[in-house]
Amino acid sequence: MAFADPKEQLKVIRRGTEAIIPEEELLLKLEASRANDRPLKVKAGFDPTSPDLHLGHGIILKKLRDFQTLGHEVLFLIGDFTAYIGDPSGRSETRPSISKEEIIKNSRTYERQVFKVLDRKKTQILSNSRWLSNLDPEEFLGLTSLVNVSRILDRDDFSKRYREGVSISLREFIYPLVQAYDSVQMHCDVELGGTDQTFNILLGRDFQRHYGQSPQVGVFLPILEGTDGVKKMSKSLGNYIGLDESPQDIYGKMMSISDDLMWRYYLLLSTCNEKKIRKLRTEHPMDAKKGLAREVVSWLHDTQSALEAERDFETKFSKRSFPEDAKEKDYVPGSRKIVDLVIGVSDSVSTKGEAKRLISQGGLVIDGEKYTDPNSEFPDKIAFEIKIGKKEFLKVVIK
RNA sequence: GGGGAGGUGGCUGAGUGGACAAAAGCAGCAGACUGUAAAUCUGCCGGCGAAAGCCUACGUAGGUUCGAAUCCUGCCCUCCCCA
Repeated sequence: MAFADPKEQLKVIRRGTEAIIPEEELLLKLEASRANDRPLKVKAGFDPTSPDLHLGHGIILKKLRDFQTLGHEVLFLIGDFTAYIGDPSGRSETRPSISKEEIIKNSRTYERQVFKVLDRKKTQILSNSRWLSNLDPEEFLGLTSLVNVSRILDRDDFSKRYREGVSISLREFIYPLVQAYDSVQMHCDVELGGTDQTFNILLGRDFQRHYGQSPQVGVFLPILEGTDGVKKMSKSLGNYIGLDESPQDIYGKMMSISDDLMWRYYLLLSTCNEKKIRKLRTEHPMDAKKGLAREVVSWLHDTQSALEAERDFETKFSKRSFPEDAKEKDYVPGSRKIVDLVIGVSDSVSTKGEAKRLISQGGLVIDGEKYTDPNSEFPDKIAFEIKIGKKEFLKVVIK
């Protein structure tokens, strides 16, 4: 296939990245790729430590997609072995360890999720356990002698933990070496990652050089803040929007971010250029936010779902009426008390105490009527509409 | 290997024999307000119970005591200093 002009390609790649190290080398690689009509091998690795990928990963996937559009090949690495070690990057404490079964389960969901963004034909999925679980101890020791402890300790995350007296396990020291070794095994030309991956990715360069390969170029993407607008998006902080979530959920979560954060998301997640964004800033913030929510949903699902999600959102929140397509739930009454009803039917409320609290504070509406006594009984009908808290709308059918 | 400090609810962190389901802050949830939010204000915030109360919980396993987050012992874990 014919590749575009390397300078043009570089322009596309540069959009939205935080840094390309070193950029001159990337240009050289792009030129060589075109001259030899050979696509670049672009690596990005994710450790399957949780079942869901989120928009933070989405930024990286999007950039991988850019590379594919330019004709290059993506090597998507599932870090099933490295997940076991636990990446210390940016962490203020050791990651909790994770079982083999979980890793396998998560890996499977990753494969499904990445193809929401990536082009199947130009993607190779690899697992690093393939070469790491059989790594010869002698070779491994060879790797360890390539890195100086002081250099690792210089890293911000480690030095901070060291200073603050938080434990650092030796296994965490090893992590960057293993990731760097992946690049050797994969013969990568480029590796993508968040800026917190700087050390690990650059170490890959050293390793490749040691093995007589041409060192990879690091392409670094910004770290996306979570929906709280402060901490980085992560599953464990609960401030994430999953790639696999329903259109309604994604739309709703996008709408729940603050106005300030919205502009950051516009920059990182939308295709709008700065000029367009400046124009949006003069409009009503809610409309701007709806536009963003629509774009993200269309990206992860499709335009049709985005419009439906929007309509749904408007009836729920703007018009505060009951959505037409609320989920139907069957309920087999154990008692006629509304507390039991709420627990039996709700996905978000799981204990009686929680249900009581919600009810007595006015968070329960059945058929348009507010119920504030947890011990009162629900209407003697075969079906009714029920609103639990702000977000849960259900059609309950009594069985 | 020696010496010292410490492990409290989702997190930070107070509590050194009964008043402790455990201060305070953060996070979370509900309500009010609004432009969906954010901010702000109000209430809640281990489980069960209508309530009285009961159960579970201060690393873990035992012990002392009428009574233990608090005292003692073993074990596990973390940090600091020395080697």
